[in-house]
Amino acid sequence: MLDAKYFREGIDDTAAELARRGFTLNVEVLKDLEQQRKNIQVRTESLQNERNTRSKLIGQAKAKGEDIAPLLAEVGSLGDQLDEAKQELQRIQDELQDIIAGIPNIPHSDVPQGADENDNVEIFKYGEPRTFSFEPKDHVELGERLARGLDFETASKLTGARFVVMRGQIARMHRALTQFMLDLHTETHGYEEAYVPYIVNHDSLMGTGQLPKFGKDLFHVEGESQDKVALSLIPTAEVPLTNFARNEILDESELPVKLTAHTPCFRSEAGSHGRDTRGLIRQHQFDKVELVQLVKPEESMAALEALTEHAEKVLQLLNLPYRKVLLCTGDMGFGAMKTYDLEVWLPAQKTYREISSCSNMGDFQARRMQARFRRKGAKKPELLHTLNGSGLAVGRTLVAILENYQMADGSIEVPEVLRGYMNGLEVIKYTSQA
RNA sequence: GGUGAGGUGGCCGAGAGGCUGAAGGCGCUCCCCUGCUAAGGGAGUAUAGGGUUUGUAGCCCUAUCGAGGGUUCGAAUCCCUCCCUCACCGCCA
Repeated sequence: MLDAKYFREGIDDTAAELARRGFTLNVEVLKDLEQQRKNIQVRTESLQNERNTRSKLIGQAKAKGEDIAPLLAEVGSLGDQLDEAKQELQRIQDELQDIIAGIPNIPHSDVPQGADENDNVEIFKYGEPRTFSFEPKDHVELGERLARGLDFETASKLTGARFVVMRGQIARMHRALTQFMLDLHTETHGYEEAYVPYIVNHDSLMGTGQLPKFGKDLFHVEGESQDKVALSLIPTAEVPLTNFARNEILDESELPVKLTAHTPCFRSEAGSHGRDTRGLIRQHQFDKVELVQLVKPEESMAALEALTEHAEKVLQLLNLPYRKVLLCTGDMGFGAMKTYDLEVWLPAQKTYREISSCSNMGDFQARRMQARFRRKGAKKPELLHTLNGSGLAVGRTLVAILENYQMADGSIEVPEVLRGYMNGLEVIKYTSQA
């Protein structure tokens, strides 16, 4: 959500900046609504003022034992007028709110102009894609052959498409990856580990921006009884972690807050039916280790660089070739002002695929959440800046390891940094039987 | 799931239809006083929105006592629904 005042006063500038990311702001409608809002709000508040004043007089008169009947008569139609004005104000504010809640963040000036992923800018490539002396297999084939380490058929029997069952050493490697990532971020990058709910309420989703616009991407669960507000499965740990700060005023000395959590993520993947149907790349349920930072505004751009490097470190330690990409205006998420994607090399596809997305959301989420801090000695609280990034998507990391560390016979070498988490295992040996 | 008690400012805690944005205390900030690791006196101390304004100053207005509705000229106080907390019982990991 954008700052209402700035937004009003600089609406034409704002429209121009939003146009950079391909969003058209209906300036005329907004200006008109805004004018109406102003008029009616002033009228409503002055009516309220009058009512309050008169009610007070009635109270005083009554206390003195005077006759209040004439005063009551004077108040007469005030109530009706007030009700009417209030309803009108509510209607306009709702209408404005609907529009404003649907406006994306303004891209940072660093962000290149562009329409879609083709206009993203590669920052650098890290590592050399390995050359194979045999035709590399993709992770599905590798996983299925490894004693049904990846079992999509069983998952589809249990649940449906886009789920997976992992077994044996593959399942263990998946677990090892999360342990490795969490240890790295807590022990060397200074994040506090958190365990969080996997189901969140409406307000939390509003706060981070999944609602109201992107409810169709979520799985919703029934509330415990009749018309309780619906709850939703988290699409990312960003939602619970960032919402720690919702409706809070933190002390400057508590900043920066750096949080990490390992959670499953649930996405309905509405609108992507044909895409990546094979394998682990696009699942309804996947695990992720998330990084979240809450920082002072002047520190957020530097924090984005640091956070992204924290995610990169995982890839580097796993010796996986990747490239770092600066997203263009057209490819960024709704609430982001600047985003880096990390894309890992997948030999079977001979391409780089997204494995992490790190964003500085500026004060966009903080404003929705009223997540603030107070500087030492300052009176007014200020909005925080929020950042988040994947460090990393665990399932996709597993894919990358299977494909990059595969051997000619279908065995998988275990990356060195993971061996300590796998009882020293060096190779997951190919075996045909379960 | 059952029964009971509650949700008030940074914290504790009054208030039970009118002058209460909210007594009192604690904490915090500033000032004064004080020659002994302390005490005393005074002032201040919520957030959001809007208006005014060159102004993130000031002034004015509105809203907020868990949330949302309702009754009333007027609601922290009365009524309804919901959420949450605590206690005991039942159940369960």
